[in-house]
Amino acid sequence: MALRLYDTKTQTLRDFTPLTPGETGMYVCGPTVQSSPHIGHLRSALVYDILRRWLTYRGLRVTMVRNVTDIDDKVLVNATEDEHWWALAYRMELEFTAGYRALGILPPTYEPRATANIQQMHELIARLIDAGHAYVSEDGSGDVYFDVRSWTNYGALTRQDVDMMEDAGDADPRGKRDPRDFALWKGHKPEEPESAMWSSPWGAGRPGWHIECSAMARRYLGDSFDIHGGGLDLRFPHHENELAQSTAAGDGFARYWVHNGLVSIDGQKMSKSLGNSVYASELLASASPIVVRYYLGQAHYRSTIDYTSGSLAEAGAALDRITGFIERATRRLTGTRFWATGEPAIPDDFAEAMDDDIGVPQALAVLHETVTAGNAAIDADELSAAASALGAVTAMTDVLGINPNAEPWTRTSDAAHETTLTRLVEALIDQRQTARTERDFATADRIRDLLAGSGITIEDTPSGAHWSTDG
RNA sequence: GGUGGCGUGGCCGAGAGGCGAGGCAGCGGCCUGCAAAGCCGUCCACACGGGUUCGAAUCCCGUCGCCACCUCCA
Repeated sequence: MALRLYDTKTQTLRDFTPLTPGETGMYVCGPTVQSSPHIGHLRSALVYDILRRWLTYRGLRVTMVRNVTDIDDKVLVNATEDEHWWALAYRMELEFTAGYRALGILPPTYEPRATANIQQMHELIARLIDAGHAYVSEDGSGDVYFDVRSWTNYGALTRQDVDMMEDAGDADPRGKRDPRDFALWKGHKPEEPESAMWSSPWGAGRPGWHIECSAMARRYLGDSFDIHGGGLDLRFPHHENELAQSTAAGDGFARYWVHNGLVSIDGQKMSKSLGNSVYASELLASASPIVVRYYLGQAHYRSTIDYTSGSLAEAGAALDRITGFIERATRRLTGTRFWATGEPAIPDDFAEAMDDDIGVPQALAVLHETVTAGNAAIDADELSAAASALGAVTAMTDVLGINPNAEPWTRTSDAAHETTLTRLVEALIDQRQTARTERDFATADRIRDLLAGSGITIEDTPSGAHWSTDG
C-alpha cells in the first residue's frame, strides 16, 4: 500500500515516490512574523506535523524546512518607534514557537530566517537575470522584477492565463514591464530604516517575499525536492511566483504541492478588517492544548474548518473517550500478566486511511472503533484483547500526536503539591466508602458533591473508587 | 471576466455507483444504593429538478445557494 497525496498542481491524487528512496525533503511556508499567531497558523503547522509524522512512521527520513519570514512589508509597517522591526519580528517568532510547542508540533529540521539567507536570494536573482527572466527596473528605484511575459509557464500552478487575470492594474506600476511582474528585490526607500537594507549587485534594498522561499528551499533541500506545503491562500501569488522563479532559473523545485484548508470563524473569513481573528493565546486559554490539537487535526487537512463557540467542547468530549480508555485500560491491566503485552501496532485500516492522502477522519474512526472494542473487552474481562487494543490505541495516538502519556502532555506539576492533594482526596474517598458500606448514602453523596465542586469526578469501579480532575 | 472549492441526519464531520464511517447531543436498556464511566440498542441523512443504470448521496445535464483566490494573507 503506497502513500498517495493530493497534488494541487496536477489536481490529482498521486502515489508518493520520493526523489531519493528512503528520504523526503519537505518545505513549508512559515509565517511572516508581523503579529501574533492565530488559529490558522496553528492549523497549518499542525497539518504538516501530522504529515511529517506519518512519513516518518512509513520509514522515511524526513528533512523538514519551515521558514520564518522576518523581513517583509508588514513587518516594517507594524514596527513602532519603541520597537524596531527586527525586535518585533523576534518577539513574534517567540510567540509562534511557543504556540507550536504547546500543541506538540515537532520543531522542523531547519527553521531558516529570511534575513540569514540574503546571499542565496542574490544568487537566485542573478541566475534569473542571466536567463532573461528578470530585469532591473529602468526607473532607477533599484527594484528587480520577475518578467512574467518571458516565462510561458507562468500560471501553471493555479491554471491561470496571464491574459485572463483580473487586470486590476498595479496601483503603482513603478518600472514594471507588465503589471503582473513581481518584485524579486526592492530598492531601498528613504523612509524605510537603514537596518532593513542590504547591499546587492543592483543597489541597496531588501528581498521580495516570494524569492525568500525559493532561495531557502533550494539552500536546504536542493534544486529539486519532494513536497512544498502551505496554506491554500498562498497558492496565488506566492506559490505561483515561487514556482515560476525557481523553474525559470533552472531548478526542478517541488514535485508535490500540498495545500491545507483555511479556518473560518462562524462561517466568515477570518480577517483583521472584520476583527474576528482568533489568536493562539485565546484558543489555548479556552481549552487544554491537547484538545486544541485534536480539534484542529480532526478534519481532513484540505477541508475548511469553521470555528464556532462550541467547537472545542465537542472536540474535548471526543478526545475524552480516547484518553478515558487509555486510563481505564492502564488501571485494569497494570499488575496483570497482560500488562504491556499489547504490541503498539497500528491497525491496517488506520494505515490505509493515512496512506490515502492523510485521511485523518477515517483514521480517527478506526481509533474510536478500537477504543469501543477495547472498552468492551475490559467489560468482558478479556484482558488479552484489552491489552492489544491499548497497544493499538497508543500507537495510533502517537502518530497523531494525541497520546496523553507522551510528550508534551505529560504532567510536570509540583510533586509535593500533588501528593498533598492526593492524600486529601483519598482521605475523603475513604470516608465516602465507609459511609457507603454503612449505607449512609446521604453522607456518601455529600462527599461526592463536595469533590465535584472542586472539579474532581468520582467513578466507582469493581476495584474501588477512581478519581480524576477536570482538564 | 478567469481559476478553484463547497452544499450530508439536531450538531460536528468522512465517504464517493450496491455492503448504513466516526464523534457529540438525544432516547431505550444493561451495570450502579443513586450516579459517573463503560457496554448494547435506537435516531436510516446526502441543496433542488431531470437523466444514465438492475441499482445514484456517489456518474451526466441543468438550477439554486454559499465560499475562496486573481499581487496583504496559514
